[in-house]
Amino acid sequence: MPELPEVETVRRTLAPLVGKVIASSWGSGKPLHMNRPVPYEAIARYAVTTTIRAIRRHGKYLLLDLAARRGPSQVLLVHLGMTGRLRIHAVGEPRGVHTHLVLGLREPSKRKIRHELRYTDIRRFGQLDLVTAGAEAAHPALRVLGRDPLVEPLDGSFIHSHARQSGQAIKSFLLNQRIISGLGNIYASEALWLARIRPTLRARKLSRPRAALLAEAVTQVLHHALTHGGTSLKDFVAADGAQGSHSDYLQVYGRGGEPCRRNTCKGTIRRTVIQGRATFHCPKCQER
DNA sequence: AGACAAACCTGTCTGC
DNA sequence: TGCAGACAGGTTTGTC
Repeated sequence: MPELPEVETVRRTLAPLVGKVIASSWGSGKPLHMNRPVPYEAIARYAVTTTIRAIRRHGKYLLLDLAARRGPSQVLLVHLGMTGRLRIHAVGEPRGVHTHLVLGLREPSKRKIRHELRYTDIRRFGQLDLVTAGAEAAHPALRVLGRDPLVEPLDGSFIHSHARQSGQAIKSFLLNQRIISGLGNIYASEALWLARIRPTLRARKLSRPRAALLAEAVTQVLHHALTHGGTSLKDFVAADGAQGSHSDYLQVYGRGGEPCRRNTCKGTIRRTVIQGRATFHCPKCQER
């Protein structure tokens, strides 16, 4: 579900949790991503009594920095997969069936737990892990991540130098988290439409000027989505429960059979499949 | 190397 | 109404 703008929206709405103390932990015991076990017990053991110091993001991963009173600090790693949600609830709000982690939160100066941070995930494609602080960059999931466009802006030469080494379709190239981290299936189609590039174009055929256009388009699409709080097609909500409004602004994604929105272009948006993922483009203005 | 399918799951929608 | 099948924002794994 969530791509960079959605995950960043969650991160921003989680900001009020910085400074709170984790006072309790409950886990569902169920495996998540790839049916792999989640260290629920370690989270309960190490995260309880820690203070949330910061909430960071790299690509589609969220990192909660947890400072322990004594002993090493920890980092809670969260990936939302397709249907993962991280939300702040008042204690006592009914807990949904697909809840997998509940962290009770209190003010540092008080004893009573008033809020809970809950992770729910219907399809269980998300990830939860606990890493010793300082070692998170070596975590298998984070180690391989490429450039985060919000942390380090993209430019034409970055795209061009990587694209020339890839024989993949440009859309598959954009989805490769090892190159650019955070771009997903919606915004890959959107960025290619904005840059007028056909999704099946071989990455290595991308000229330098068009690489610059693409870098610009990716940046613009991500920032634009972020200003709308992300795209809610179905499941996505921010940590405060708010839905993103960016689905109203999508130019191609999910618009198969509908007219192209580019001025003067009378094309019809086509839905195709590339590497098993739905892909949308306008055959008329994204030719070449 | 890269394309594809399947795998991990549940829910929703479509068509018969 | 019921049921089968397709499809869904992600990532990994195996096969051709």
